[in-house]
Amino acid sequence: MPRRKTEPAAEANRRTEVLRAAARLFVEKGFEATTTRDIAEAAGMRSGSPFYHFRSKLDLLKAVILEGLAASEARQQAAIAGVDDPLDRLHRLVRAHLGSLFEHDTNAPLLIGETRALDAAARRQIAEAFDRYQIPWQQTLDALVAQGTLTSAAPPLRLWLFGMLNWSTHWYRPDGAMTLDALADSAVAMLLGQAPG
Amino acid sequence: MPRRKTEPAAEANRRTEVLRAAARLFVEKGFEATTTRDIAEAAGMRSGSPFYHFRSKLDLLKAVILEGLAASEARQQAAIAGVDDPLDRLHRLVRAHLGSLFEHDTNAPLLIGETRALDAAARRQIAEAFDRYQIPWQQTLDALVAQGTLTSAAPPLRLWLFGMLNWSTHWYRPDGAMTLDALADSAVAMLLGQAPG
DNA sequence: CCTACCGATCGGTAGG
DNA sequence: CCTACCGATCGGTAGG
Repeated sequence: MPRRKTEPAAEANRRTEVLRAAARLFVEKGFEATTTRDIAEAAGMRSGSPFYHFRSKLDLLKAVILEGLAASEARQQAAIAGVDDPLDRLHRLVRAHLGSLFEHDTNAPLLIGETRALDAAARRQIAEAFDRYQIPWQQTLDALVAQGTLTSAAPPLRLWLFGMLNWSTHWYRPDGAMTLDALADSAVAMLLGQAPG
Repeated sequence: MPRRKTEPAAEANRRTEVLRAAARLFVEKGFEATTTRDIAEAAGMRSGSPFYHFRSKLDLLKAVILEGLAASEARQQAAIAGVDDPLDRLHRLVRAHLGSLFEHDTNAPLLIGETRALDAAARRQIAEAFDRYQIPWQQTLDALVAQGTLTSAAPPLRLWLFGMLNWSTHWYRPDGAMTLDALADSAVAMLLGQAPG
């Protein structure tokens, strides 16, 4: 077997570095305002090198979103594994989602707005991935209706929840007085209507 | 008194046309992806002409957001004038906000994400305007606590509400089965926790 | 993954 | 508000 110039593992690492740099910059400055040169520099490469790993800037955006979302799904599954109580599950789903938003490893939800730039096929693929991500949410909301904690779990409820959490990136500061746990508590209280008792 | 080449009223109209074209394009394609040439064309002008009305593309963005927000405030005031019942007021505030989002005349909230591009002074000015816009919301939420309809109206509650409404631009389609009135009803039900009775 | 480079486009301006 | 234009930057590529 012929030796390769670069080890496959090392090559994968470099790809991941480009991906992570792109994710951070897309979130900070937006997709259009980020240049492929910014990304190359942040990954410690020359300006043309990102194109060795990704066909185009759009391909890079698509990968950032889909792979970020896959990481969020993994975090979500780990958070609810073996948890049966619906209210407990809801709380863990909310906390896991806020973790994905603010704990930096996976920030796919922050980039939903940037999918504008992608073609219809890529947008559809991303929309489907987000739908799958929300399946456990809908199941949990349905369970809360079944036990009488909520009156209705029609689909808009899930979307209201998803939206209020995602929008928190515009006002919540992780380094402020409110912890992520407290933020999750607040969000759940909002959903339950803070009914006395 | 010397005659002017162009009437002041006509000149103001042209400025408004540029502003409206820019607002629509910024929302559709995003600030960075919209070129000043796109805006000029949409306003029926040559490529350099928008700069007769606005110093720079950034100035145009700032004006779109601040003037759009002023229009939203006017709509809000008209919606709640003379309405005292807190729940009725809340419902009208929500409906007015959804109207500003989807009924196309004023779309400032959609552009919050684009303020990244502006300098700190402009961002602060816009943030203050959004704070003022939400004052009636906080007052109404406090009144709902006073009458026992809500348990707490700590500031995050207002921000959750603002966020869930704004995020609806990512999923709600005005031409679908759900009317804007039904959407407002759903949002209010979400806030109140759909408590039975 | 780097060097060297290209064609296209962009925000903005001078002068009328 | 138009004409004509500029300097800078950008995504992407050939060839190694």
